[in-house]
Amino acid sequence: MEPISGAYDPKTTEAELYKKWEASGYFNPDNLPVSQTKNYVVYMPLPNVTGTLHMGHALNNSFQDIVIRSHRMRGYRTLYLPGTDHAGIATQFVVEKKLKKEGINKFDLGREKFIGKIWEWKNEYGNIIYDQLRKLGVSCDWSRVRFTMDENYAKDVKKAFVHYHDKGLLYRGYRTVNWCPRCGTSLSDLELEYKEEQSKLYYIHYGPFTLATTRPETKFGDTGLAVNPKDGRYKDYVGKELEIESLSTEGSLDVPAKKKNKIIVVADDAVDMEFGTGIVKVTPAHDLVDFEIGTRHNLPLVQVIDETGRMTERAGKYAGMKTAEAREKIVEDLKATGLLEKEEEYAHNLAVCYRCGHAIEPIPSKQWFLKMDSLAKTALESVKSGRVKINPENFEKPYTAWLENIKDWTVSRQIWWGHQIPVWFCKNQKEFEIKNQKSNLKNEEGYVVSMEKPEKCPFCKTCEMEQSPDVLDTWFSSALWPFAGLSESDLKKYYPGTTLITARDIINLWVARMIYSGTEFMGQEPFRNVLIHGTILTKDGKRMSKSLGTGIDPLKYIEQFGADATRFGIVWQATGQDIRWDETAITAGKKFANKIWNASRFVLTQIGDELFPTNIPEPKTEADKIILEAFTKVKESSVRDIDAFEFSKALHDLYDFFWHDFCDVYLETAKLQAADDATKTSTKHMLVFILRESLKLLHPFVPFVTEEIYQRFPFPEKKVFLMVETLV
RNA sequence: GGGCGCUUAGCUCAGCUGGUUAGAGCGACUCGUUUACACCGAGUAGGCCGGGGGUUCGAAUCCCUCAGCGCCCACCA
Repeated sequence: MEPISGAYDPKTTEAELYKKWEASGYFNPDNLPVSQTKNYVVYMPLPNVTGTLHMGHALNNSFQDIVIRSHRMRGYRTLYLPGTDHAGIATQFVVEKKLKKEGINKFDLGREKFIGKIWEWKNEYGNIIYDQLRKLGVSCDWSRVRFTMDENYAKDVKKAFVHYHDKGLLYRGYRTVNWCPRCGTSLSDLELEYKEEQSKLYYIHYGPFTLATTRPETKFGDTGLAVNPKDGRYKDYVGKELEIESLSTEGSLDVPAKKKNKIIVVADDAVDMEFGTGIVKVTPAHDLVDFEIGTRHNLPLVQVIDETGRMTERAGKYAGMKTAEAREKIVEDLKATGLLEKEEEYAHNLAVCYRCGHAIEPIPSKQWFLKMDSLAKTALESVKSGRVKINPENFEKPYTAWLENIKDWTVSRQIWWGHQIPVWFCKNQKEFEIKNQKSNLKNEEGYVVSMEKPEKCPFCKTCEMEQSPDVLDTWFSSALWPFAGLSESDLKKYYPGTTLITARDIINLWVARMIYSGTEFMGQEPFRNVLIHGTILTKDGKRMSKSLGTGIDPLKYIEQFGADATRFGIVWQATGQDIRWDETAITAGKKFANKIWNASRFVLTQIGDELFPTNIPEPKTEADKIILEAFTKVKESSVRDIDAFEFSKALHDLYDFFWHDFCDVYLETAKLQAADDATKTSTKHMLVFILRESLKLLHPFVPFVTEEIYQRFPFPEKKVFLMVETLV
């Protein structure tokens, strides 16, 4: 090792080393010279191809690489499975936005060409992501990299759909669903976000009652009134059909008018007696709760808002208005006709699309739903039984809470980018006319659920059947990630996995769904441990996100300080709580890499070409004894901490040992001991031993600098890479 | 409305199955260029551990309460 330069320069080492590692084939567990019995498998939480990786991904992948590298060095057959997610709505949205800037509208392009554009995007960003991961130094098996829309993966997705359908868990229904008018698609409950909104609570005269609503524009879709069954105030009205005076949809917009309607009063537990006047209008078509009330009491479904968020013909003279506009006009007219009693300021949470932020409009729509009862039970049992451990345990709560109150999952989406559902329609069968909200359509619509397009249409016997244009919720396919697209032999060898490391925001969206999917299709849970780590926030405690402009590309740090320093800085801070990002930790990492480099230069210069056995040296002096004891202690604790997912603690202890015990104290003493013939050889032996073993312990955290030094290390029986050395 | 978490040095955080002078990184200050490293070494300063109450021989650590901050879930229209 040339003693010339003082400072360690990651630029001259990292890229080269990564190439060598990759070329060695050791990222692929099939090539590891290890026992065939002990597996350690990590399925990478697949980054979305919506853009590039940020610090959160860097944290996530640093953690995963630590457990992988640590176990690889402990003789496990380690697989770190990489990939990316097509991320349906999210990716479609960003590409739409990009095209819009170029003046292109997706409808002008048409479905096929638009999807082509998304593929171009995917290829570009997918590659950037893989490059970022390589630069970070993560040791995943690139020979097995998958994308959720790969051919084999897509096949497994279809298979799952057909399986659920054949099992009776997947059904088509006409129901009120969450709808994003901007994206033009249905959304699941988990794809909503809530934004606090200052709005008004309107008290409207409704026959003999006054009731409170925030959405007067939906009133033309009201098909009932509901009260709590225990509410004595309205007892006598329950079950009665009343004639009430309300706003007319007829005539001119300039002349507000009233007309008489008939409406039924029902009693339902969902009604809160304390809120407003304790009586509520039921609009089954435009409110999810109302839909349920409507279903329970057989109330008709009247749609007054369409897929674009505008009032339908049923709203008469208000038709064509956007809901916000209609609300304003209707409130005005209610006032004019004396139907509005009062309005109050009211803060409430507005549901918005988690991708584009547009307000959600519940509307009735024909969709595919997955029955969740039995699957949720499966996922609950996996955790309750301890077969899957969630760490920290606190996160079991949101997991079980969600599963215990689950509703059926709307899995179909009306976008273009995604897995088109394997449903085939007869072209000649007239679509069944929906008369009400009843969801048991049977198969009067003329469709077939099957992997392949049926050769002959079973309905008309003549047509070329047409595939449904709907695609699947992107989470339907990512739920299959631990096994979809893997070869038979890989499934045998690498399923189930060991540890899943992820952030808390997708515990239900993804983790729960992987657990029941794995159990459903593979017969056992996809992993034993789930580690939920903190989120990286900005220095002032805000969420790091690209859309807020607060995100940071880890490459910025890697280029400036090196991957080791970046990983160090992240892990150093990632103690379990959310992290208010502090760049100085990376400075510390850079200094530490340099410290390791220089201490190694010193040791290697000391020993020259001399070879020392790899065994534990006999301590000859007090200093020898102290350093050996300290080493043994940190070796045990750091491995234990890694297994307990206490990466930051392990790193702090290793840092402390290496810098202070080894460098500050022992190295200085060793200089004296090496000058004394009586202890010269034993001291060098000790130096080499402690250094080499420390490099092994440090390698999972700072893989590059440790490997670079190891490559220059003279000792017998050396392996080709530190990466596959044995951490005994 | 429910759940979870946080409040410790100037900054970012450890410590919290209770026990000698409360730690780290970064920053500040003082010395130091003896042949690994100035991306260094030896030191120093800086904290009534958010407020109040309680349990205990003893609490940053356990309990209660108040205040502030953050996140998640939820069918108060």
